[in-house]
Amino acid sequence: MASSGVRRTISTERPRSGETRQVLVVAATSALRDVGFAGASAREIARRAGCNQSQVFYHFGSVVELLLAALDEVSASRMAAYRSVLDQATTLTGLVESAQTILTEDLDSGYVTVLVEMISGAQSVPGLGDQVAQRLVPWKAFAEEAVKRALGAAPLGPLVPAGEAAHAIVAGLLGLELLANLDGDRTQAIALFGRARMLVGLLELTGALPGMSAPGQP
Amino acid sequence: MASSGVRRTISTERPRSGETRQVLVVAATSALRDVGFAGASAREIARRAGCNQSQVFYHFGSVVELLLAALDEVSASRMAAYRSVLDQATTLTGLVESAQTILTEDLDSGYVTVLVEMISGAQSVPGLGDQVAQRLVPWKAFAEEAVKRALGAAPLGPLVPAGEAAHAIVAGLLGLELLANLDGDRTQAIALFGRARMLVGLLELTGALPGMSAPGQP
DNA sequence: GTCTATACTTGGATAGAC
DNA sequence: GTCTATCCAAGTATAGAC
Repeated sequence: MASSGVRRTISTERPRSGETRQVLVVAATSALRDVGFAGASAREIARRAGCNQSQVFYHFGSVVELLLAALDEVSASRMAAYRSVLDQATTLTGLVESAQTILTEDLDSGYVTVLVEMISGAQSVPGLGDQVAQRLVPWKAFAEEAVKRALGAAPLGPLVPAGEAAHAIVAGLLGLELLANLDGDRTQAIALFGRARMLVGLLELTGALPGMSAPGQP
Repeated sequence: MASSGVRRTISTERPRSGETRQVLVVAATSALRDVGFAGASAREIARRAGCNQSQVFYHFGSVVELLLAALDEVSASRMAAYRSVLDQATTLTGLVESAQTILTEDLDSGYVTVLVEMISGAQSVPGLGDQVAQRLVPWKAFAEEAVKRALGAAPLGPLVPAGEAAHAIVAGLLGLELLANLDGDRTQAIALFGRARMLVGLLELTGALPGMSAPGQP
């Protein structure tokens, strides 16, 4: 051994290094989406991951820790997508269009559901609320930045503080997801995205909304 | 016996008729609010009600049925309050002011949390989603009526279909509650209510919003 | 790292005494 | 109607073999 010079074959050989861990995270995500927080047990998740229930505890210590890891991953992946959209947008209409696309994607994939279930489930587990709240901070900050850039030098910008608007936007999305999941019907949420797009276009025409400010300069 | 002529003393004497049932409903409400759907077990609820766990099944057949009964009661009581506000309002500003008061009340009492927990918890129990969705129908209808009366003959009314607006409002409130419960901080939600009130006042001044239409005539 | 087996806990639900 | 006792299912978590 050790002839090939590849480190991973030397001594700490890991048959499927980190693979199960990752599979469990994916399974946890799908469980949160399909059967909710109350249904996302170690056994349910392991079943979806195709491995034994004990792996949950070996890799994550507890079910809640695994669920938080799933939230982290979804959050990071989605944040990257949104960040990219925001940074590439040059016009407000363009931004809203891109946002609509990515938002619909979220709705279809159930990514926001993961967050919603963790928030509502946090009520049942002492201490979980803080953990989830921490992970929401970057999203609030992101929404605030987006609002600042979108409103930019808008004449009635001061009427709507970015912080408040960001809170409203996050709340609105969570609520839409909640309702969409309830009846498995996303058309109403999607219709609202379209409506927002239309209204923004209209406001832009009237001159109430100027162009966007550049990235990094809210 | 049967001398007094009062029916309830004849034969089917019920020591504390219907009392436990009602206490259980109240306990279920508080459990949903404090420990969420996942924590609202028969034992937890019975503990709060000060009775034995078996009473849940005697009176309601199952935990879920009890939770639905709690949702029904909260829903009916709150609907009456909102209905009264809407019917008594004559000006839009007055309506928004009253709505702010009652909404803050909901936030403080955690009534909306009951709904939020039932919606998110519905993911875990097959068939529960439909039950909860049914109970949401009157609220959507109510919100739609409110929007119609508020926008009334507004010049830009056609730009915002009442159905869509109602959906957005319900979603927004649910989302605000979700966030408020997470960090136990209702100030941001309350600030938004104040902001809405200010904006409506402003729009009324500019003439973009006319007076309200009368009750029953959206 | 992964599995089996197992200990322990909690929860849903029912039977039967009062 | 209410309680005690009890059964059974499901869940968390750990120990130990491979």
